[in-house]
Amino acid sequence: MTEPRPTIETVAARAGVGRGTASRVVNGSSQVSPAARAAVLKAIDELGYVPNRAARNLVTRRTDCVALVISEPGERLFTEPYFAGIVRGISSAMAQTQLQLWLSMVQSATERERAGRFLTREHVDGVLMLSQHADDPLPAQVRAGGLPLVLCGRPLAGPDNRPVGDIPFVDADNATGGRQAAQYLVDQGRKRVACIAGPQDMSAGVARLLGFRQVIGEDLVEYGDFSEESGAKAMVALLDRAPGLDAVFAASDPMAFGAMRVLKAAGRRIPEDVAVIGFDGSPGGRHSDPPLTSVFQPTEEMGREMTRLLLAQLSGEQPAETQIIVETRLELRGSA
Amino acid sequence: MTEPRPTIETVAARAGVGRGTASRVVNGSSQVSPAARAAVLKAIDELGYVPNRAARNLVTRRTDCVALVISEPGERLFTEPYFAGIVRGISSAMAQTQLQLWLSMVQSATERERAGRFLTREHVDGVLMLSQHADDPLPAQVRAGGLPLVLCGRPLAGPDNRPVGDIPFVDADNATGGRQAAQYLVDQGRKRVACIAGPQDMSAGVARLLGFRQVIGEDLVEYGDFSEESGAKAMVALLDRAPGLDAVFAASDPMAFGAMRVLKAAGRRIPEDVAVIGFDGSPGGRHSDPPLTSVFQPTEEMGREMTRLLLAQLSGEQPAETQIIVETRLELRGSA
DNA sequence: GATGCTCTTGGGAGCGCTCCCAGATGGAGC
DNA sequence: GCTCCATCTGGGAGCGCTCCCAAGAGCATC
Repeated sequence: MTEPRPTIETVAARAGVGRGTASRVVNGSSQVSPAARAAVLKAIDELGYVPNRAARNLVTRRTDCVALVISEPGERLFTEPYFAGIVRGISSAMAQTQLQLWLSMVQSATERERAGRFLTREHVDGVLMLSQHADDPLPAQVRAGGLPLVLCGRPLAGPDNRPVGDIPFVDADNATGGRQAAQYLVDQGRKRVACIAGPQDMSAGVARLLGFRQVIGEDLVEYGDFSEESGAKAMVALLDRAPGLDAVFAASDPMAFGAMRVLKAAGRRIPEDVAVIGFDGSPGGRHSDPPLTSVFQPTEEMGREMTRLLLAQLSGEQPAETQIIVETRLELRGSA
Repeated sequence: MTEPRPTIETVAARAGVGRGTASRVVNGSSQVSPAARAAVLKAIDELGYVPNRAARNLVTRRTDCVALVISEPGERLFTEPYFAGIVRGISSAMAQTQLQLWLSMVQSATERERAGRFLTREHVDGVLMLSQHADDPLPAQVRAGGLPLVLCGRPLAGPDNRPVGDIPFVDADNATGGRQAAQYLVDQGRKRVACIAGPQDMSAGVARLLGFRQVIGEDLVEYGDFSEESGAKAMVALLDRAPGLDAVFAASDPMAFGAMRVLKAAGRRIPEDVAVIGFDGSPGGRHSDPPLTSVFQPTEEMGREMTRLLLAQLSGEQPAETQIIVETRLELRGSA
């Protein structure tokens, strides 16, 4: 129906030059006379020429595509502002480049298998991965394929708990974040400070608890999976163990919301009876009752840094740094 | 460094068949003898063969890629759960197919220009677009290029306000949603019901207000841009115009949050003095003070439906339906 | 044994591009 | 006049794949 798209040969013919010269103009080579360049550019404009990506990829052996793999089961995906912020950061950094972003959400084991097979040099030039579970085989697999890779979140360990090695990554300073929260609670005169820790197969879960423990000696800790429901459950257990607790640090905002719900149901006032601090600094926390004090992590910046690390790998230069830790800060709102 | 990846020629040689036969096996043609098929599959497995996408695309003139274009300036992007839900729906539907998803966020005019040039048949097979501003030229541009396109949100009009035509789209039943909110408020005995409407260059903004007006005669309407700040500002204006109002319907959750903030600051109790209803049913509303009653729209379902419409276009079949309207429902939580 | 059919097969052609080499051009230097 | 060099140019080769054609193999029928 539509007439065939012009090829570079068409452009060359119209400009009255050879295919080689036309190609040089398209790719910005300096070895072209001004007259030839002008003629080619004019022809490109008149014909509305767009280079065929497939043909180019075939010969250059690059795809100019980067995959963003979010390897995370189920609902957490995107319901937490954490993911959204990182995607935004990556996307805005990527907009500066010629690279295109592939989005791949891996939720089930079958999808992971499929993703593993597709994440090859045949398809993408590099991979950005959000996967923080220690038992996820995907990072090692990508790495084994020789593909440039940047993780979000310090890799805890590979399959069989062997360390993954020197994979570049970007992470928030989770330990310091945990410390900030704990220290603030102590400074406020809280005496019995509990912690709802995250899953211990994720470095974020481990590090936030570690920071907390550097400040708080007492071992009033229950574990959740970062979800609101798990936070509520942990809070019930904590109240059972220590009805007199006067502060809780939850390793994620949703868990903090769950905890607040349980605390209110148990008749505790927040923050008068029990102070609550979350982790994420999510916008939703601004409207909670009371507004949630939380450790903010700069997700957008993390996304941009991930992109930067990947671009460095792609350009082949020996990167000065392969690990980037961004700072967290306590955002006071009202629950503590 | 790494040895060259096997090509289909390598596979054919190892299997002791011709290139054609190997290709037929890879592409699942039935015209292959069981023996040949087995030999080829064995060779593929042993060599770890992965077809070169670029080479295949070059000859088939398809890319097996679909772009998800989010054409929306600034912060709204992804901070609203609306986007996240749709992306999740699209992604999960796409996982069932061979298609890959490109994510393209278009925030500035320059990015839009760039996107317009890249959204050609050379690069993607189809486009899913989240763009609800009437003056966005991108949909028409994509359509003019002959690319299959599905919008999220009923297109209001093209550039120069001419109708965009029969572009397939998926949308929530915004008018009914507005009606549901207004009717509920009336049923609850509210007498002076105000509305914080969305921008009138977006069909969602228009339709939600339309539904509201089908129930509420009084014209107590202020306009915002769906953001929290604009909601707060509109609420100030409404209180100024009608201090005695006893209910507000805001056309987005963030605007409702902004309104609640202003109402509380003005000493109004929610919902006793003033009932508030938002639009989105965002999870964040569950934790607000009080929890926000809101018109829920099934974003994930919308994403899945968009994918379905696009797949239908790609398969070339004459679609029975090109417009899908999904139902909204009022989610009662506490603010009304 | 010749004929005609179906099923299966191998490999040539060509997709649109970049890479690279050889050649053309023109000016500087002797 | 000649040589030498730098600059620019055209087009052959080939990337890995699918499409398609012609031909081979196997079998039933006359």
